[in-house]
Amino acid sequence: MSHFDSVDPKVDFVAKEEEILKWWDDNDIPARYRALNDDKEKKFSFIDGPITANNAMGVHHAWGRTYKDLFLRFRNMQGYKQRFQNGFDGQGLWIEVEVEKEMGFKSKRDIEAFGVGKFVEECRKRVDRFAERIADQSKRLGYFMDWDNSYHTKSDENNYTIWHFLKTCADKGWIYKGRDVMPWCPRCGTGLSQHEIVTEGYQDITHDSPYLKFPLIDKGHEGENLLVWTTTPWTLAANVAAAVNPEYTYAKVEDRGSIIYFSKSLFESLKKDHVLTDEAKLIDEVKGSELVGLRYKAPFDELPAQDEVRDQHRVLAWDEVGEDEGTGIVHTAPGAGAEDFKLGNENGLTPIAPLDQNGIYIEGFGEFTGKSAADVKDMVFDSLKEKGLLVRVNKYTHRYPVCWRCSTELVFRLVDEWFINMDEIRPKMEKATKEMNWYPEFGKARELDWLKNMQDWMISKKRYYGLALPIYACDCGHFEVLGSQEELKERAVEGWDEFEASGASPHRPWIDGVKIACSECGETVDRVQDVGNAWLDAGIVPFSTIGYQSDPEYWKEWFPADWISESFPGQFRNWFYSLIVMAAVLEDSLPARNVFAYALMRDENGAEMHKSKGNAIWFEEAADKMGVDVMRWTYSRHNPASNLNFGYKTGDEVRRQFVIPLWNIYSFFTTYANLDNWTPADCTIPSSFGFTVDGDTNAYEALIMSTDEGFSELDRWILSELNQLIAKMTDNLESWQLPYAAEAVEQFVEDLSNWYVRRSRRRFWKTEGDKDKNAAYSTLYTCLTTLSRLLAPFTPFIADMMYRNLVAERVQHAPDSVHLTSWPKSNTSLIDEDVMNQTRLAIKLASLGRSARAQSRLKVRQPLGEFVAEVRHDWEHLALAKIENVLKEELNVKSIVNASEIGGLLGFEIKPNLRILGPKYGKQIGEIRNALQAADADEIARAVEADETISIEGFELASNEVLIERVALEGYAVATDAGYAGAVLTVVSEELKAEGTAREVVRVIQNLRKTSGLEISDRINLLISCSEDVTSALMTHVNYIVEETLTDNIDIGVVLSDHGISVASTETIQLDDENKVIVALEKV
RNA sequence: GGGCCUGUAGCUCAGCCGGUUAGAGCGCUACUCUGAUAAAGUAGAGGUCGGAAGUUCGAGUCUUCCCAGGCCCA
Repeated sequence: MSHFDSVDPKVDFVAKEEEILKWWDDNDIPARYRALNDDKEKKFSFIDGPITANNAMGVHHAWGRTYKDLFLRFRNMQGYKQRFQNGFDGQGLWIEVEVEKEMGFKSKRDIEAFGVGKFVEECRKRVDRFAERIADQSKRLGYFMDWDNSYHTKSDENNYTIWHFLKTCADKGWIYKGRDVMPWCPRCGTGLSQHEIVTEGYQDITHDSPYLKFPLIDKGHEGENLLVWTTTPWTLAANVAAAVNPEYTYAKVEDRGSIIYFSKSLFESLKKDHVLTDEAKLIDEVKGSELVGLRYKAPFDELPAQDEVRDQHRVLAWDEVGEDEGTGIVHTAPGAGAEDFKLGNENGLTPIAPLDQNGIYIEGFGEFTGKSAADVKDMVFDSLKEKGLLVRVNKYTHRYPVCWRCSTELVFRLVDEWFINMDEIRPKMEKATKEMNWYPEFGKARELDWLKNMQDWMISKKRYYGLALPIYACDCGHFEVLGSQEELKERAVEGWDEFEASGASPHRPWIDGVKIACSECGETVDRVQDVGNAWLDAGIVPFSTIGYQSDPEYWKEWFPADWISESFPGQFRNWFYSLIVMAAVLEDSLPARNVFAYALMRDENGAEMHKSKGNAIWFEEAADKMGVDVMRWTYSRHNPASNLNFGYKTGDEVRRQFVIPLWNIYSFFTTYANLDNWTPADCTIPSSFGFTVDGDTNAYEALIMSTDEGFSELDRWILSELNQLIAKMTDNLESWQLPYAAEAVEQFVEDLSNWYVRRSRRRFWKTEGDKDKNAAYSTLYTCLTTLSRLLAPFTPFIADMMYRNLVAERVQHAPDSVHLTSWPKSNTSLIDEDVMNQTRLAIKLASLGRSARAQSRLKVRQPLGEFVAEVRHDWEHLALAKIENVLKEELNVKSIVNASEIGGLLGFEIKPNLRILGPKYGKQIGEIRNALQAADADEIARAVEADETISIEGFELASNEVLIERVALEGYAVATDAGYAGAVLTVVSEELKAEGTAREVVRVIQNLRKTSGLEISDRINLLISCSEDVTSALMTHVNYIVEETLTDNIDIGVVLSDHGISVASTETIQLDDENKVIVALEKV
């Protein structure tokens, strides 16, 4: 077949990726890839965690999707049947928020005015729009999924399967209506989950915080008061109790004519804050427990809303009361604070809920009724002042929760919500969690910790666009949960026809028209207005998307998932949690066998990425700038358990260190193969591919790399490394240890580039086409084609570029794309530990040798007499003999010496420790110095080592009074590393110098050829002008010069001007101070 | 207060089963090599491996405690 396409070393990777995308599309590669294992038995079940179809992708989405694509590709190449289903999450508050922004809505009232139906339609449209956008972007990433069959959490099947789940819970009696105090945004008119607040919902806010008195009313305490502090004055009207820490000591103090109690430890700070005057006088001390039970008059006892609780006002014991701030006595309003509510429950208090959903006081709160909680602060203070209860108002700055959408300060509201009781589910969930494999491993402990602490699951949300909770609560107190569309139809007494006409999608507002009859009292019942928690939508997908209800046989084949993957910080209490709940309830099973989780993306400097901060990177921008292979490799080589600092600089680094070197090898190979007309048909290494060229699929396994075929030790080495690489990558990918797999490839490419190719270059350059050359081509070809398959899951574009040029378009019957090939199998018989160790040693010693040369400033092209190597292990002494020739070439030396044969490379030099000896001996230092120099350094070193006293010329020196240095033997330059050492003899003989000169001249001529624009094969005539000494030196190496530079006629020692030639290409070399050489060349 | 994670070079991080004298990349400077050139190589370095104690022939690695930071829960 034909030549390889020539490979431009200066490739535009982004443009190439676009070409490949188009080619994949034109040739239906993704579909053919997905169909590859349709007839296979073994399955790999991946269940996608749905991506929220709410915005375009950022690079952090590309990170997670790279993992998904990578492992799916790996399993596909291994021959596992898969489903390739992507998922979109498209219900819930996130979507509503974006649509509200889009439409310029400020609150729920705007939505109601616009029309819930139209609003929900807008939400759906947004989801569809961004689902399409994300699909396109994912394709650009090289993500091969079945894009026409993505699932949507907003689908009817998804929603109705959740109904089935809820009904199952209800049948067990786990669903209940509860009251709770929850953070609430009065502007948006909705509750926020704890999670929504934790992520970005706190701001530093300064509040007017009053100190006030609660007058005690028990006999014997008349005229005494509790001193109370609050940061939320609007809650005082809902006060029911006060709390003290029973362990604390409380001070009874007289100040400004009244008696007050507060925590004694706060005495001074209250004075400092001017809550107390300087005249405040300590009268007595009491234990907190002695205050417990005392009754008091609440500040707004006159309000009708207080009727029910007026006789409940008393002091409670609560060990959560702190004494860092405030007064050590806590105002408790169970209807307006989460912790208060809990404490109230424990003590049988009646909560008073003062606010409606817009944060306005309801009836029964006198002058506050109809006012917003945010506006009553001054009315509260005035009223307190009037009653003589206000002591002081201070400014107080603290972190206070705000709405993450509109920054409105949150209030706490007592509301009805629907819950799933987790008591009976928890043990099943714990069991499932323990059975699952977590990567990283600590994920299991995290999840178990969350399960231990989790409370009942609040599944309702007072919004519009989401799962319509199938709960029908009758005024008679009975409620029912419906489990399917059929059940709804059966039970409907009103509105079914209209609902069906609307498409029977279980969404507000259409579903709300359907009413059923209460099975207890027969009354007509509405669906509760709430929609479902969004994690219900995502948690059900291992059931809804694989036909749990519609095709149970199919479902059984694919459940539980073999693998799921998502970013972990939030998912322990979100997706992972809801998956586990649902699998536990419906099947008492684990939802997935392997959970792969990864951390957070940061910007290049380690700062959190935020759209508002401007350091977030959109996927498209990054794809255009750095290319997706570079992006994918950056992700693949990273340890998923730690945060990834990502940016264009890291991208450049990855490109420079991995992608370009790989490309350069590929470019090098095609350049020379084409020059030599080498084609895959000439390859003497059988293909290891999963297709048959000549009917012999076992040929690769049976390969013996014989020297008769020209294979050298270098070839055997790199193929050994290659097969070990295959084994390592397979192991690591099968155990989800991605970075190890990636590191192994990087090391291999480095070895291939900087040792195999470099050491083999001459084999490719030489003109004759012998077995040695063919072995080199065959070996490098095998490395590159195997690499293309190993890299296919990681960098699908560059892998296919290489594969198509090297294989698909050159070899008959080869699959069209690397993505239609199988995963390489390691031929373990080619793995040769000895040759790998030996080569590793050679690489190490060569590096030491170059280092030694660098120290002595002797260029590699100057030949040197000998290289002395110091090694550590027995086998290395033997290996040294075998790598002798390699080292001679690498280091350009005439001989290799084992340091053990000359008694080691390093000697000791003993010096006086002047800092100690100076003050002690003064002028005698000179004598000591001389004595030390004359003495046996080895003997002193031994003595120092043993901490013995050194007796020398009448001086008794302690071991710390001398300094020992290791020095190179005379005439050598030494480099050491981890117990290995290499040294070059730095004495240059005339003969060696002549050879060095010849090589220097050749180098300059080669440069000149290049800069003169000559082809590699052009022949030249050469004139060299130099002194007599240099002339004779060059003459001894004239054959070498002529051969290396393809010279037909050479003239050395001429004076150029005498020739009078007009040679355009000349160059001057300054050999040393005296000698300079001028070379001139012309094309023949 | 409880749980989990992290702490190794100036920065970002490896160090997978406890095994020689702890590594890489980046950054800085200098040098070398070069018909792979958007290259490549080498050197200068730089470290009480957060601290202490313990187990062990041997600890960055295991155990305990402490310190600091992060996350989650309360």
